[in-house]
Amino acid sequence: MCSKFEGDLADIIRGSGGGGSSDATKKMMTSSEELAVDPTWHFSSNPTNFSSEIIEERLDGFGDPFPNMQDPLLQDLLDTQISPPTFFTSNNNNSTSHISNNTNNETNNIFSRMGYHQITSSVDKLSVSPVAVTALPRLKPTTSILVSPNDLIINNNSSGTSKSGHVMENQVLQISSPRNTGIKRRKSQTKKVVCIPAPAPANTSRQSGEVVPSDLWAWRKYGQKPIKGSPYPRGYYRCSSSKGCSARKQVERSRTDPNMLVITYTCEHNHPWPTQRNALAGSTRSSSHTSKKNTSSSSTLQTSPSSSFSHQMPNNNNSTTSILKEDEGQKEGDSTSSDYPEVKKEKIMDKRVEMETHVPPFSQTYRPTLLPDESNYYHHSEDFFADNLLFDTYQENKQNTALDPFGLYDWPAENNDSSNSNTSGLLGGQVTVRWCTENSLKD
DNA sequence: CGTCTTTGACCTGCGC
DNA sequence: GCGCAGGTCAAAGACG
Repeated sequence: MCSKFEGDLADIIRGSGGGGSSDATKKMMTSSEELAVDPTWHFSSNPTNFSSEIIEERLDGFGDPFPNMQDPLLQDLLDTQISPPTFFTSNNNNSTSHISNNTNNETNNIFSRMGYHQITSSVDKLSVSPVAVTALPRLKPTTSILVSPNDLIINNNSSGTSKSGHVMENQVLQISSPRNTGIKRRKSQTKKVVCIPAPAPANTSRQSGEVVPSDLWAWRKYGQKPIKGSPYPRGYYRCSSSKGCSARKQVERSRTDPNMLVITYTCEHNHPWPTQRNALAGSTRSSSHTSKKNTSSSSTLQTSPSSSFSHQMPNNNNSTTSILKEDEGQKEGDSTSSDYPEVKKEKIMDKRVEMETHVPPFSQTYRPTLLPDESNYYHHSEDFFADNLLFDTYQENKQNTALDPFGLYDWPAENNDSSNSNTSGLLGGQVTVRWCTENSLKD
């Protein structure tokens, strides 16, 4: 099973980083300062073009676990003349196609919108920037593969080993180390790479803070490192929902598009949904903490992922549906959620309450910015194509059909209910969600 | 008290 | 084997 997933975008990134100019390296520190995020950060209205070239490698029976599932959001996109992304579909035989020529595919699948990539490091550093990936000799089609979120997260149907199999996959792939018990890095590390709109870099004096979009898990930051070739540091988070959980994620900004955040997930959660308490742990604090720290020299606007969750929750009823769907769809990497239906319910209720009562402090400022400039959007798309960036892009939510860009990527939702598309209305505004491979962010 | 972020130091993978 | 770069640890400080 894991053989299918093999590919190493992380290494690509790493390699591409090496290709960074000295300028980039020089900028590292100064740019980190510039990275400080304005509290009124907003999603970029400039979509990234996702290229299907890398990820869209066809794999039989792979990538579209629910081919018949209608993706309401995509349907909306279709309705509004927006080509759905085929980036994550398994129906596209044209590996180089972009959204513009993918409308013929049955891609109305929720997963087609998700930038899940399970990466198993198997390729060494590729000194290639995403720009050149198409011509990358070493980048075999099989090394960068789109992984269906379903395969990745909900892989519990195909065989009796599915459930454990997934966990086992990670276990096998992990290289234990005396120091880092069980969680090891680089090669042989299964990863899921998600690219999402990121808070726009602010030109403040803050150093390296990132407003990390949250998912429903509680993450705790345990490290941050400047990455060579990238002006932006990489933040390291681990799941704080459960002490034994080895789930981790790395968050960093795209080198090419600061408006994009690359989130790399490694390992899977080995526990049910985090409790409300855990999920929100430090969340309120993060906000205040952040604002406070902004005054200090070393401050960064570091909103905890978990805290962001509540911030992202749309203040409408649809959001509830959205989350519920996410929850339903979220099979959780270890499938434990299915083992804890009661817990799950509680979480759902908690989230409902949370969403219905929580007014995002920055939603007001943030919503307007969610409205993508159409012309700008396409312009950027062209730019990306021109730059050979290998990403398909799509504009999501022409009519309040934004999905929860942060929750979905972590647990593929079986969002086949068209009524849910509005959930996505997330913030009631238009959201451009961009999923891309990790290497897109490393130029 | 528990949890968080920050950050320098340390460890380790990997290329040369 | 060496050195670089990435990943993690853990202490310190802060917050609720």
